[in-house]
Amino acid sequence: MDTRTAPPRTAAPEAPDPMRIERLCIERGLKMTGQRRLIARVLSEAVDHPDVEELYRRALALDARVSIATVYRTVRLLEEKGILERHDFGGGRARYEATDHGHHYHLIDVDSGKVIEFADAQHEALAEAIAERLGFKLIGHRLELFGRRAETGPASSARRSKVRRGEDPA
Amino acid sequence: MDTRTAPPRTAAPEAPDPMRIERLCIERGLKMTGQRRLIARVLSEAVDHPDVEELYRRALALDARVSIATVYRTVRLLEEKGILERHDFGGGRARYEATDHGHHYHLIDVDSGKVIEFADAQHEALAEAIAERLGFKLIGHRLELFGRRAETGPASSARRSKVRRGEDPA
DNA sequence: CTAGATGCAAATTATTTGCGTCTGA
DNA sequence: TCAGACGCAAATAATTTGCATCTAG
Repeated sequence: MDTRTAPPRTAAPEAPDPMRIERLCIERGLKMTGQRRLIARVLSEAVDHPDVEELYRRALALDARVSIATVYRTVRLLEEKGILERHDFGGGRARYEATDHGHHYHLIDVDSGKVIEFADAQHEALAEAIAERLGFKLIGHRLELFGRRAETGPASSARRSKVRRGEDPA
Repeated sequence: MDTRTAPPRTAAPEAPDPMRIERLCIERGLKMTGQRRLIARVLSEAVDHPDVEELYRRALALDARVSIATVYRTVRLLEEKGILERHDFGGGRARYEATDHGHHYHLIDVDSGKVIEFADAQHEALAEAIAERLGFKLIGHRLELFGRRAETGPASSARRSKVRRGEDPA
């Protein structure tokens, strides 16, 4: 419902230096305007997979001098530059994540809508092998698992709708 | 690629009985109107992954008494009923495929935009194992490979844009 | 006969863009 | 200085929906 702030809880997969993305932008020779710096910061601080609307909200909270059009433009630019990766976890809106923390995959908890990241060398190799078997050179690939917590109690079908709409309550 | 049925012909991945989908609809107790029958037939005959607009075009060619709104509604209904699977191969539009020919994955040729289907038991098992390792019961998963024909000549960047737009020249 | 299906056009949603103004390098 | 970035509002594009009218069962 409201994923604005990151909970001060444990698990945080990562939450490094708030200037990572800005640095990457500069490396690629991008003109750093106030709003780009702002959006870069929001992205650097994100530990989830926010959509544009959410990025806009977070940016606004820090500095009101941004428009959602700029967020769209920036996110698109950064994707072209390879700094961001766009995902479609269902729900119509594109969701973004910085590419600077390694290749990994996603497991979506169909009950809570949470997105869990994981890496798997074996899969990496298998994808490569399959592509070769089919006569192709692998350029990219994506793997998404949809699962339900094992052992745990009954599934809340109420939350199912959140997943449909693509929220990421993480 | 497809070992299920024994079609008399060679190449075509499959192009079975033009009433498969209609039969499935009836099985699930759907009211069979003229347009549903029509759309079901188009779907039964499709050997690719058409988007709504394309389905609409094919249906129109057979019988002009359909509206695109109905195609949208039908495709959505059949997806809910598990008869169709919706894919997002990039390009903004959703693309559909009947689910009645087994679980398989897709390799998208980034140059031609062609979608190649393949199955892989090893990967199937791996996905299962990964989910378990993370403490989940696997509900579903998807794997998409993006590749470029090996050995073959230089890539046509002109066709690249087709892929971006999600076409399936297959 | 009637619940549900359809067509049409208007409404939504997500995203892009034209254009005059502002600003970082 | 000035190419490129921004804000705003209007434009697209894909998909959904309200409503009056048909139609399968």
